[in-house]
Amino acid sequence: MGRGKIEIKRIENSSNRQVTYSKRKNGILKKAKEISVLCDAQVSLIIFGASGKMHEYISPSTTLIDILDRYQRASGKTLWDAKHENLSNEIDRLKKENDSMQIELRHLKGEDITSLNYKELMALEDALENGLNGVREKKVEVHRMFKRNGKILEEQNKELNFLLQHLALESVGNMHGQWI
Amino acid sequence: MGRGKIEIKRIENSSNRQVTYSKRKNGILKKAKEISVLCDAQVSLIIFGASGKMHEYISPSTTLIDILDRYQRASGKTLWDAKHENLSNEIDRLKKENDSMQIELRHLKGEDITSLNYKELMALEDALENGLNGVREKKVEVHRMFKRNGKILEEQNKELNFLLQHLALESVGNMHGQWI
DNA sequence: ATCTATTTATAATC
DNA sequence: TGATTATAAATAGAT
Repeated sequence: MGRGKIEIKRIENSSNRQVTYSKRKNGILKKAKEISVLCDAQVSLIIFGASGKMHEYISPSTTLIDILDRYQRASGKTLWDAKHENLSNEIDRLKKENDSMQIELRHLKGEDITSLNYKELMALEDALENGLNGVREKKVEVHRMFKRNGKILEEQNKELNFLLQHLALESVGNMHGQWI
Repeated sequence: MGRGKIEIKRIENSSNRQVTYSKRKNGILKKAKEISVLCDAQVSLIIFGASGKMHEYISPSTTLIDILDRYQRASGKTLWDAKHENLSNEIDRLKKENDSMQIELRHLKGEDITSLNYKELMALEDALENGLNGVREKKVEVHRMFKRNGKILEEQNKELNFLLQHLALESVGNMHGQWI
């Protein structure tokens, strides 16, 4: 229904695709409203375009939750439980990740290493030596920077003292002139 | 779009309404498929007619659950109840725990320590030294045990060799008696 | 965005 | 119901 007929397959030209999306999105939203009003059907329409922006229509006579409840009853699929399962899986995954990091941390702290074999101990020793070297280098660097900053402050201090002395002398000179 | 124009308001004649519903339901389902394919949009369309029968279309590239997840994020509305919130909280907690362990691990490996101050570096150094000491002690212990086990095996070996020699001699003695 | 030639959807009819 | 057809509506491509 346009100047030319188009095949129903992904529109490769992205700006055409975007334009068509916008037009058809409006079209289908309108259709959803119409069937809902004309035939008092309960409709839930949710669309995500490629840009990620969402558009929706839910019949005014109902709510999305209501529709989803009916959906579950009608289809036998369970939405909440499935969601539950996803979250539980995520939790399991995170817990496993947590545990293995926990163990690695303990090993690096020299704890729970009874079960390690010689080779593993060597690897651990290497890792610790590497870490220690890194930290010591950084420490030296920070210390050096600290000392340098100290020197600068010392010099500034000297300078300020010098200035202060001068001002004090000037002040005293003035006081003599003015008050004595 | 038909022989006559109709107003968009409830069709009072129930059989007309039913016919129109059937036609338009097919129409909108087709439209949903088309926009999904043409513009790679993610669409969820659920329709309940007055008869209570359900019809649905979900883009093949996704699932209803996925769409509803995105719906919640996009709309800020929450569809799942407190249970899921608890699970989400648990996930957040675990993620935070994960992150801080991640950081600690990196620090112990001498990574990302630029932001640490001198005192923190000292503490880190201590921890690493402790760990290293523990690991080295264990290493020595394992080595010692290994050597001791080696010695035991060596002794067992000697004993076995001795026994074997004896048996061989006996055997030779028998052979003489029996065959020569 | 707006316009319009076409295609598509569908209301009325059979 | 299902098929037909005249017409309204949607929209592809152009501006």
